[in-house]
Amino acid sequence: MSEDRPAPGTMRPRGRTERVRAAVLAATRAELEAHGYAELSMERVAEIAGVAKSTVYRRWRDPVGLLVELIADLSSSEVPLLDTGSIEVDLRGLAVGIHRFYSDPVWRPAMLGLISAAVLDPRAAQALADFFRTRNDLAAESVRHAIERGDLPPDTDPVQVIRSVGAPFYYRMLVSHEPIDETVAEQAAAAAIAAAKAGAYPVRPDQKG
Amino acid sequence: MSEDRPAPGTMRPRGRTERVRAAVLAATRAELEAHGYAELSMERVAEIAGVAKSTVYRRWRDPVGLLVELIADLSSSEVPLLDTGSIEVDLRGLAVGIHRFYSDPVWRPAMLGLISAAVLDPRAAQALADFFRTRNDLAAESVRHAIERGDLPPDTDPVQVIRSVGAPFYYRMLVSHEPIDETVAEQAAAAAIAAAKAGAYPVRPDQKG
DNA sequence: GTTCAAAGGAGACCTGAGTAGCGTTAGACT
DNA sequence: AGTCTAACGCTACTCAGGTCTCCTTTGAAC
Repeated sequence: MSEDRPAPGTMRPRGRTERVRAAVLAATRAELEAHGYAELSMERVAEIAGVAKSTVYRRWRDPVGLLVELIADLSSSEVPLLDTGSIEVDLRGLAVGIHRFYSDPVWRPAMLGLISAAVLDPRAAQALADFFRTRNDLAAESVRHAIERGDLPPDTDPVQVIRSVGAPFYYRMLVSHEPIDETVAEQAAAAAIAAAKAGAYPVRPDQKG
Repeated sequence: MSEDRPAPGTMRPRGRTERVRAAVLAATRAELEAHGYAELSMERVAEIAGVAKSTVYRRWRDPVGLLVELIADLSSSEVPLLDTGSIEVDLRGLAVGIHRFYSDPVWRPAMLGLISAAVLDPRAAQALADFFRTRNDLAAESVRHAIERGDLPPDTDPVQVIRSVGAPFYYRMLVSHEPIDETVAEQAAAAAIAAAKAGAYPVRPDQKG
């Protein structure tokens, strides 16, 4: 029950430990790219990384642990954020960026695998919650500017607008299993803007103040 | 490789076979309600249903097979569809219905489990695709009527409007893991209507004619 | 009511992901 | 340079999920 962390100041984040980490995460990416999340086995990752499987189990516990660290590493970078002065351009760019992200042979299985696992695994759910809170807050910046410019109603919830750009992609990928193309991205951005301009994303009372 | 189906006209969908089916599906529902999808084991379902585990494995293969049949049975009923003459009322009702559906202690784990599994399992993906194609087409009827009444632009894609009502729920449940309440339902409906009225859901060129 | 095989029951068996225990290596600190 | 121990490597072992086999029951057809 107690903290099983070693005595403070005695961790070893460098040298071999770091090399192992890098090798394992690289192997994870390689496996995701080659065979997808379905065949992401701890044993195989260990083999490709050239480390003992007990090491992989100790540090990452299961494939979800690998995905969590992979996504945490991602955090920023990837899916670039725009802030051009035109909310239309910014959101369309965001939508296209999401589409590109999910066309990537590593990130697609990584993220979908994490989402799938998160239905049952609280660690995965937490990793996703953290990731999207951070991401969406960053992306919301251009919406805030649009509000300041008067391009969107003053009471608009910026994060809500961002969410509504992403939602259609996940609906199609995860739920209805319908194909995605650039047109979906265009419509996602267009719908978000139209709804936002109509004042459909007001800041909720409990979020105010 | 050949069809392993028995000689046609010699199946036995009644009597014991049907009793076993009913018992297993009932046990599945009971287990989902009691322990969620995480602990939906074939062995336990067999035990509760009072049948041999080999039987459950033979007919349903794995927990996904159980969910697929459960959802296929659902098909209609549940989540009632409105067609009141007011698109606002209809879509708000739909959103509230979705919220209710995912508050149900059986349907929530069943559907989320199926969605989770569908990331890797083609059977689950197919079951979801079928389910939502059917459902969304039925739900789109009230949108078609709204278009006929002139309440929405004539070029609106009805199914697209329906999708956009559901999408926010799945985004929050699966992706960002943010809570859902009645306000989310209200906003989902309001945003869909606003975007639709603004003409943001046009029928796509490749769908026409 | 007899025949026949589809479907179910029972239990032994298999299998590989995950664990446990212990020896070895090599950063961190002095 | 020497000490200490976190972290890694190795391998035997466990065990629950899933399979296989053979026997029994029972619905369907005549």
